[in-house]
Amino acid sequence: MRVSSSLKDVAARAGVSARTVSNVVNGSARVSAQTRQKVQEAIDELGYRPNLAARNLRAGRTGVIGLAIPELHSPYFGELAGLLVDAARRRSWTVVIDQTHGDAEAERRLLTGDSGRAMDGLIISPWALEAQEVASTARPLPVVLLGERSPEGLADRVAVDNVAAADDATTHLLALGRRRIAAIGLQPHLHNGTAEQRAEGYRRALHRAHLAPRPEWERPVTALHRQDGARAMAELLDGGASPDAVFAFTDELALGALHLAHTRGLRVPEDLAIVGFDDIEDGRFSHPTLTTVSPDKGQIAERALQCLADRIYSPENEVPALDLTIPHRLVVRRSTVPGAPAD
Amino acid sequence: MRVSSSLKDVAARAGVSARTVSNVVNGSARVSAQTRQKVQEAIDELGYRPNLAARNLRAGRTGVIGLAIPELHSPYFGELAGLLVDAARRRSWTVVIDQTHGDAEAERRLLTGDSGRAMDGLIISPWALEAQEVASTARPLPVVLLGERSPEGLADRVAVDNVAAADDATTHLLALGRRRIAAIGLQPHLHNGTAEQRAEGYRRALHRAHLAPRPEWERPVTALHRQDGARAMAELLDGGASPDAVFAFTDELALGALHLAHTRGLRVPEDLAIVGFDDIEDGRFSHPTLTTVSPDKGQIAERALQCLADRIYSPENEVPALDLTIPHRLVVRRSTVPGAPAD
DNA sequence: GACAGCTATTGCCACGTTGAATTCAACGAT
DNA sequence: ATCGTTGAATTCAACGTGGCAATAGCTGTC
Repeated sequence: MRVSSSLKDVAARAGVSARTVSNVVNGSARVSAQTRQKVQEAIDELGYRPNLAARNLRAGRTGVIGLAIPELHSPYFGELAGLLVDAARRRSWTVVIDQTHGDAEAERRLLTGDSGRAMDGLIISPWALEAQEVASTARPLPVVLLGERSPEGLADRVAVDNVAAADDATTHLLALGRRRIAAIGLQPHLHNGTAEQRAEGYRRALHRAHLAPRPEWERPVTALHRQDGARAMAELLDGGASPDAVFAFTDELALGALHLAHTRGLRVPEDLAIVGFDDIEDGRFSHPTLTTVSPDKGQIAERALQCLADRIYSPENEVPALDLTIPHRLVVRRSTVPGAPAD
Repeated sequence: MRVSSSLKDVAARAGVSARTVSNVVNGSARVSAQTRQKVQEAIDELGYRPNLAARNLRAGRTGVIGLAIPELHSPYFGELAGLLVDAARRRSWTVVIDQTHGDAEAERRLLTGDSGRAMDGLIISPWALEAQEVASTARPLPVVLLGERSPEGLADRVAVDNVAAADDATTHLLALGRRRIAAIGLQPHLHNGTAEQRAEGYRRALHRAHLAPRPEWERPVTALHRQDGARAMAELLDGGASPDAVFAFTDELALGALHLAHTRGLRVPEDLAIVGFDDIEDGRFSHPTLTTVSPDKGQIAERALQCLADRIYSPENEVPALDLTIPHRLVVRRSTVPGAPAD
């Protein structure tokens, strides 16, 4: 197990100054081919690696960005985190991941930069914090919000148009002739913008079809896992409602609802059509496969990092906060249309 | 956006030396109550946060550990990563995540510590590297291996007993009266210890039941996603084999196989029983629910971190490499037993 | 042959922190 | 009064790097 070697060690070996070694490593100044080769050999022989802590201390940058999401084990955030980690690597950043578990205090702590300048920027998907609070928090570092709306334009934000997407999903069910369409996934106890927007899109589509929203068909959930979807579906059925379709605000909720439909002997989609949201991989292999709203996750990752890069590398041009809308499309599978392509 | 304040700034404000402020922050020496309070006030007023880069440079520790896994978006690794991140936080560590995508070069780069002492230790789940190479790589930092066996005991390793677990799964199928049991998930092109061990357990159980292994029933895969399981299942059926059960080496493969069984009109478990491995959440909500080998993931995370902590904080006691076996259990659901509890 | 105009290289310092050694004051015991 | 002891706070130096300014060497020009 080698101990560290420093610029000074390499310099001594190559017979040059430490500064010249630094120049070779960074390409930051002209170095003759001869010297460069000499230094390179010394570097290889000693197995020298730059000490990042020292570099960061000197340069004031860490090369690390934070990613704060509710839960890594949910498929949507897992997929997104994977894309973000890869996109960050392409930009020579490393990513430290924090899980907030939907805890407001954890989100607040991250936003206020409690972490001691250990990161150059933060990508956060707030869940418990209200948009208002996110906006009003004094932040010591560039922040990009995923999903949640920043009301006063105080932070960059990257998200799909939740209202339009939910409208599309509901409209798809209406076009199939369904009229008793329930929604699963409201979160009235959190002032969660995402859930509110999807509910709004759902109601908008109903309204356009001259259908009155029915409060007993708008089912709240406490969390967004499959079991919450199953529970909401059970409540819906046990409450005497007999919907012919369900729009679940996430695929996980949809898969939970689908599971419960199976246990109750309902045929999907004949008795009950189901649409989800997120296009997680499970939905492509469930039985039946799941119709869903597919956000372009690759683009979410890419744009979020681009925003962060701009703020970090060019803090001087104080661009007003961006609100980037990412495209989405409805992927029709067999949970709504029996003959849909197998995908 | 606040700019940084340093120990020196706090010291000036409190009328003490920088060293005393450091002592207050770290509790590392006796400080009178009066001074402590004065300093604390100055810290609060200035919003001082220790600069981690400087602290790390000085102390030689970063408070960061690396987690290298093939893919974050696979449910198994997503769940495991989530547990590890939380377990690390409990120990005041942060986790940087790297995805290797099963690339040998990426794994090698991480093991050789290319990252410039940016981390104090590494937890890696090698996929492409042979155990032999992992063992022989000179490592500048403590490493814990997940899953893969370290042949010469050159690195700590945390894993379930793959042979026994695969034996359990196969034995379960045998006990149900199945005799034509296929296996999906071999990876002959990688010298992947995990797959080899699960194959070994599968064959061992067959042998004990006096059944000869049939090479055409041992299906290789190139990757471990649902689509690979589906493809392997299709090949199996198209090849004329008519198995009455399948043991898939991961739940994702099992769910892919299940999906394909549905598209071919096979009834599960009546026509085909399926067992997976990993106990990912999807399997609790699939149709039918999935019988699987459930490793204790929480314990994997906890023990891996404990190993790492021991190596990092007590490098002096050169304990020989540990090989920790994590308990597993077979969770029987409806993909093998129709009447299994709904879970 | 002096001098400008280059290029290649160097020394010095500061980034913010902490380990080691040191100073200073107060106190009790001799 | 002196000395040793203890507790509290300070000074000094160093971790490894990169920005800045300075220097050394070298070529070409008048």
